Amino acid sequence: MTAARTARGRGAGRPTLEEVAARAGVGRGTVSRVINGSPRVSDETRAAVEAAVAELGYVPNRAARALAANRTDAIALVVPEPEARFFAEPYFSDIVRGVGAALADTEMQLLLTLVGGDRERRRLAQYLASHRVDGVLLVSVHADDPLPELLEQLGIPVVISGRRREDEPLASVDSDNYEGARAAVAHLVARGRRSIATITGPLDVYGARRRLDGYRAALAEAGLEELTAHGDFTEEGGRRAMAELLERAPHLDAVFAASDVMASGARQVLREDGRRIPDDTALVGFDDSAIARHMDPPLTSVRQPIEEMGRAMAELLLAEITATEPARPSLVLPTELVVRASS
Amino acid sequence: MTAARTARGRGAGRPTLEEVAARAGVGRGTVSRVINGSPRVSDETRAAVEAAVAELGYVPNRAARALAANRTDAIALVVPEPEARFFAEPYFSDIVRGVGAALADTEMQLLLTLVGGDRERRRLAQYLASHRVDGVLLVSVHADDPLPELLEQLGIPVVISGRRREDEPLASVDSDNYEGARAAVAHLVARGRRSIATITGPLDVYGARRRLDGYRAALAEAGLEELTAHGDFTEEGGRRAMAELLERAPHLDAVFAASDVMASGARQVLREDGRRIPDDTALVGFDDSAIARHMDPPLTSVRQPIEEMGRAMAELLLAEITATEPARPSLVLPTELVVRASS
DNA sequence: ATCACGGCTGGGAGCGCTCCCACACTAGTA
DNA sequence: TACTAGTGTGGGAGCGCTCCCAGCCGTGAT
Repeated sequence: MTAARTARGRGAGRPTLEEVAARAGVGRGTVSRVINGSPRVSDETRAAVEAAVAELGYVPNRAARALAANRTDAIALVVPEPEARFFAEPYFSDIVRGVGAALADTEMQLLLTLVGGDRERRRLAQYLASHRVDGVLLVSVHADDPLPELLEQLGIPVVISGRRREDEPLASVDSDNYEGARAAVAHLVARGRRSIATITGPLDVYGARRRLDGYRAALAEAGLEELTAHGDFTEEGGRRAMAELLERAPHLDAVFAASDVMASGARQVLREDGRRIPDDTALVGFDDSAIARHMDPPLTSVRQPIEEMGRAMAELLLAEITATEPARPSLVLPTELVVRASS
Repeated sequence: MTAARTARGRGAGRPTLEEVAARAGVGRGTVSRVINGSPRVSDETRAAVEAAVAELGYVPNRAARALAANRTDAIALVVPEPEARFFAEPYFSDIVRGVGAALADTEMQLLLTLVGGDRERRRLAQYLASHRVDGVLLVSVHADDPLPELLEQLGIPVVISGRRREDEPLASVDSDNYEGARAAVAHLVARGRRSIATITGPLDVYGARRRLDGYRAALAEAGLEELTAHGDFTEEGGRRAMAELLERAPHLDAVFAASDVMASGARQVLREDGRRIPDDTALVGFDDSAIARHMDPPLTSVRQPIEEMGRAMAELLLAEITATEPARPSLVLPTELVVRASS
């Protein structure tokens, strides 16, 4: 009468290592070796254990393993809440999908950690340390964020999305904002546009600055003059910047907005001004979001390989976790110009 | 020389219960009682323990707790991968945000589980059982999905998003698809439209059927005749259905699409046919997604309180986990008509 | 003064693993 | 023949908690 095993309740009736060992007629250590793929087991023993595992439907208890081995086989994806709202679409779900794909063939599980206000942010490092996750994926990190360095000091492997500056010291995955912007503007040049303006993102964000650099490089190549207005990645910001540009340079014949959302704002102002897109003014965005695809006319935009970035982040993190020597590579993934009717 | 404590490495140097007990001059059991908020501790002892906890920066080790208490303080959010791609926007991130908000003041942590193909889906129940999560949140469950019942049998609390049928046996959170559709069509009637068509979703999805029911109810109230074409929640499906409707009933003056994406497809066909929106044909969607906000003209749409649904799901699950008696309530949250220029 | 009965408390046992040491046993070397 | 080295294996110890039982003390009833 194994009452404890047959009783109702969570985890009830699940076989343990010990039971597998008894069934296979071997010791606990041997089963553990088989489960963990140690080579120091004879083929017959291995087969016997594997049969017992299959018969009993044994699955290791993660908590016990975590406690004994001092590793959790879990990584945390930390998403700062206020920013999440911004690029929730499609950024977030794509990152998650990429991370999930990279983890699919792994024992690693994904912990989602939404960080709200400053108070929670301050507790976060301790929180992560207590949960003893094996590594942390950090998205949307600000240039002055102390969190990455804090985690470093705690000895927790970290990978961040988007570099914070040129010489990012931490492992990071970024998209080629510079080249994406350059290609977009070169495309406008190739279409015969000669007065090409840009609406920038907030320039304290490294990626936004790189997009501006790319814009400038393309103009320099073509020997054209730059025309810049500052936005903040919001639709209203795009509207304001576009209005300012029309005031300053009514002759402009193309606009490169550093985000689709800003492009959408710009489009409204262009329409209100009676300008046809692309006939009078060509428009190009950045992100290749749902907005771009459904805009009227559909918006030419720079696609970032977000899902691949998520995948790469996870792979980098897994490498960092298993590695003895920290490597901290900075990966930059190529962007792709998706040409649609707006240019 | 507590070498083990001061050594580098994950989890190194973190104080244990025992150390807190020693510092506070009490026993292990007492510290555990304080940590877990047991009332059977005197005020002085409690204060002493809390001081020791603060001084040492003690945080309980989750793995040890999970092993000893046979609960993980974690719930899993299970997202079927193929479907995820569909309603990734904005559904997924909003659900996550809501769930995160509900869990913020809790010790519960959120495990994200992406399920890919059928093979992985089959392993999922065992997987979840082995991870010994305290509960499972299931989004996008098909009517014939065996997973919910499987989890039930394993004694794992489950909450699903969206009922699979009228008398959903499991705990569920749904939005009021019927009333949302009814309100949208009533709005068109109030605007003086008399020939109102609908583009339905796939009718094996309960929510899509309810939207059709709501459409019919509103028409019946107004004494109007129905005009139905079937879609599949895709843009192309919306286009096809719209073309079919124009063929069958060129005189129609309004269309209620059961999703924004289908409305976007319909809009293209209406434009190609030379019809102005809303002058000739009013258009209403469902979901209030980014597409609706950025459509030209902006699309009137039915907003589902997705974030609140996520929050409600988490709260229901927490209740189910702590409850002794299973309750399995079906919660239906109200929708809201967001009127924009398209109607 | 004696007993019963609560409120607090300490600490043993044990959760299911991994780690590692010790021990067989085999085969090769002197 | 003895000794070494290598392979495979069993099982003790211990990870850091929770659970629970026994024991302490003080109080009020007998």
